[in-house]
Amino acid sequence: MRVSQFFISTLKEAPSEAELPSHRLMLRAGYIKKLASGLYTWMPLGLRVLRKVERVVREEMDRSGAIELLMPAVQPAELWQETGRWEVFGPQMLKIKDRHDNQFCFGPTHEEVITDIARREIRSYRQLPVNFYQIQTKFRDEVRPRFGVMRAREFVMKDAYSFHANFDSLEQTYRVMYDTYSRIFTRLGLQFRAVAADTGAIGGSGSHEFHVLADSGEDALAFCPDSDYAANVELAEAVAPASQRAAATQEMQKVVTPGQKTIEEVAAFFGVSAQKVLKAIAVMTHDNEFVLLLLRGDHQLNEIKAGKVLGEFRFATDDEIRQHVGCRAGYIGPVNARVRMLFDRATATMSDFICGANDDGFHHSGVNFGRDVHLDESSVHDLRNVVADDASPDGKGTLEICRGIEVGHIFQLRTKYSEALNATYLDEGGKAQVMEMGCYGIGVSRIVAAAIEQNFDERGITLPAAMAPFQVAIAPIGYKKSAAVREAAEKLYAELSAAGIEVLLDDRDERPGVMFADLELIGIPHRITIGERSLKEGQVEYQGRRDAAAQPLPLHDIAKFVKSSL
RNA sequence: CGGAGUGUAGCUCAGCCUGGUAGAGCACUGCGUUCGGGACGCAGGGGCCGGAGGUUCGAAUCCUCUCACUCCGACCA
Repeated sequence: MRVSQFFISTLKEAPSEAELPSHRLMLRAGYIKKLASGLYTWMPLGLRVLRKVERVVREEMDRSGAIELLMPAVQPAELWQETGRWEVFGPQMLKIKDRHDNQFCFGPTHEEVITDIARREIRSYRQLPVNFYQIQTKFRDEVRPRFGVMRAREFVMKDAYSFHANFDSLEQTYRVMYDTYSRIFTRLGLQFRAVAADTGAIGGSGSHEFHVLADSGEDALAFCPDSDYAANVELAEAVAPASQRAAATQEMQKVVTPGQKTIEEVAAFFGVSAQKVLKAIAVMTHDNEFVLLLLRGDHQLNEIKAGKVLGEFRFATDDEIRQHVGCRAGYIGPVNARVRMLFDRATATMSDFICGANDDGFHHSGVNFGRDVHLDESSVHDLRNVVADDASPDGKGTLEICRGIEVGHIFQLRTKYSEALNATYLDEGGKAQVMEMGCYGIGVSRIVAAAIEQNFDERGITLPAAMAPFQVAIAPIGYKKSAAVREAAEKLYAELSAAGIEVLLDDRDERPGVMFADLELIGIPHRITIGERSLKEGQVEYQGRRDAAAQPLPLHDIAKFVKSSL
């Protein structure tokens, strides 16, 4: 491709809305242009990268035995009403009406449609198992689209759905998909980690997420370096402390603590660490019951874990807090609180601790379970996020925490959708059985952003070869002025192109600084610079995108050199 | 949906406080000089100052209402 016949639109300064390196660079490099919130055009350069990702995904899915099809983006409401998800999915689903006033949605996912296919097409156990997949545009009306295509409303997803005669078969395909995903992310040259995950709204049992590791990732991951344990922090179990509770050594005292509301303030006021302070979080359940959640001061509430104990809940308002415990947030505590209380496991070993006194401007110190606060075994639960150095749930060492961007998610759906939609097959005995299902998603467009998040430097994008928009760039200096340069560049361009290499010839006749800056920004892995000076000595320059400097190479060797380094 | 903030040229921003009718840098067009790391000079093109209403002789600027976007908290690939 010649730059003069392509379309490159780079920016020196990134639009101000972009915060993340990947978002800034994708805008600066002209990979994407924003149309509206969460809606992006993939410009020619970015589209090439997106297609590269799609190709790897498609090849590996095909290799795994999955079969590609393509379902409509627009889906009728009736199907969603059958599974009950028309209401459940909520405002995240973009609902639309056609000219006959019939309800449709722009598909946020395709379990309903594929299960409808399965129930119509699959009749016999002989047709199972089968794994269908598609690469397609989804729309989810995110509350807060962010970070460019990382969390866009419209995005490209690879979604696969497998159908099985029994659970063993599902587990087998699940493992195949696990391996397939690992191969996809390896081929794309990404650092990633598979972690056990919560199944969330899609439902089902077993589930793993695949995360590209990046400090800017929105998910925290817990993993054990000494074993293969890895889980999303949402799910990772905080095991009960091994140590016993120490005996009380202090009397409980009510202390005036004016203005000390946060854990940090209270700990500093008493001159102790946050570990000696009990944190109380007031919530309301779906049945309007006021509940206190008690955690050690240095720990964070895990809302998913709390939800598993309480069901749906929300944080209590200031009025509700005052009504139930008679004080304002910041001074809540368990002493004499006549409300339901749930204690995190880690609190059970606390002694001589500090907590709110349910009286504005007062805390208790020297508080102890048993004597001052009743602690019932049944009210102790795992309620917190694990932190670094917590014991690994598998008992093999301690956890570390890293951050990741979720780019893939695999689920064992079991019969949630097949049952709702009555997707059955006839078994060997001629009896109708409900199909087992699995589903497997990859955020294709998100991968591009995630990959850049992992591969950039101060000059721009440094994507791995598997994803780069072009493999090689030729930068002729004085393209118009020097016939020798032009001829050498054209010859090399023809030769590399003929070898099937994706070459970008910068024939704009720009100054070298402009060419170098653009080619580096857009992330071409290999650059060959041809200038009159070195050409006289039969030499050109080669520089890998991650190399610190260029190296001279003989012109007659360069094509061979490039081919071998690809 | 709460909280914070921003809307002025394609991009980054100044001007607003203290009203007088629109600016800079980058980008773009033409000409010339340059030519190995985002050149320079000259000449240009481009703006219902997010929208509506109000105050005023006069509004980018003050007031009200709206819309959009961004950032921080609960969802997800």
